[in-house]
Amino acid sequence: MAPKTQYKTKQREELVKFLETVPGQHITVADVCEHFRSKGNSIGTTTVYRQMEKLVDEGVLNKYILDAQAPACFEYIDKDKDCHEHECFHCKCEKCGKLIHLHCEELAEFEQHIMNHHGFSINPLRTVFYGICDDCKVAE
Amino acid sequence: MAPKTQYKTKQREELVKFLETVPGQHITVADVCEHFRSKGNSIGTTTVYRQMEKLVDEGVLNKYILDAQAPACFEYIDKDKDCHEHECFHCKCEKCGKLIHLHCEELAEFEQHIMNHHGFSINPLRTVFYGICDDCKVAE
DNA sequence: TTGCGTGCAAAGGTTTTGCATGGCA
DNA sequence: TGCCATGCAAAACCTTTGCACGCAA
Repeated sequence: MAPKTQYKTKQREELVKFLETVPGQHITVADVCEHFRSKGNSIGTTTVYRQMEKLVDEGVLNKYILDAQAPACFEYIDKDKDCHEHECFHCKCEKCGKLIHLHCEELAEFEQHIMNHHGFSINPLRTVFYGICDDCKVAE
Repeated sequence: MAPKTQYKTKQREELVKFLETVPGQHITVADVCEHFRSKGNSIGTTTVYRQMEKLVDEGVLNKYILDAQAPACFEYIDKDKDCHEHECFHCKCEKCGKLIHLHCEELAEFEQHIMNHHGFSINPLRTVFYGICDDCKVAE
């Protein structure tokens, strides 16, 4: 059961502060732990898992599952820069890791269609379209 | 190292025969094992993992990795069906975890739009739409 | 006979959970 | 004071690997 209020703890503050310094980069839980350990300012692994999960729910982070047996990747989304308007979908290139932001009419229509015909309301914060970008396609 | 020749074993035959009876459905390794166990005709879990992986390489199965700690989903591709696009998209409910798979015209159009106007070819195997399903929405 | 396939047991690694302690409001 | 958060240890989980044996070609 999700708690009603979110406490502002030292660990959470430190974690968010660090994540803000690496927008658009892939970060694993192990990376985060290592970062704080090397600074002599350790945060428990469990805490990192739990806070990162919350941040995903809040739309602050995206979570990428790239492979079954590999650690999950998280990515900080800088909303002030990119997507402060309203709804913004993201495309993530599986090759080069580039993140593309989409703002367009058709996306809103698509979202409506899924809503009306399939009874499902998409969460743009969490949803990421994986695939291959033009640059990488050409490079092949 | 991949072997040069593919042997036709009893286990592989049984496995493929079963998969052919559930085209377009989501099947996990555990599902497969349970099926054969209930028939008193067990196949080793390791063998199922290894054969399924081969079938993915051969293009007989699709493999979907939906969540970090959840088992991978496999899906038999019915080549006899005339739909040229075998792969389907998925919606995953963030509340109840239900998985919906979508086969529909609008999705193909949407995919085309992303391709033509945004230069990005989506990989349906890895892409999951997160959101809230009707049942959970009503329950709120 | 050669080499691939099988399946048990064990390992591997990530993520989750139990529980007592500590901190925020 | 009442929750919520933390973090250690341990569990849970899916998946892979080692190895001896069996079976297809």
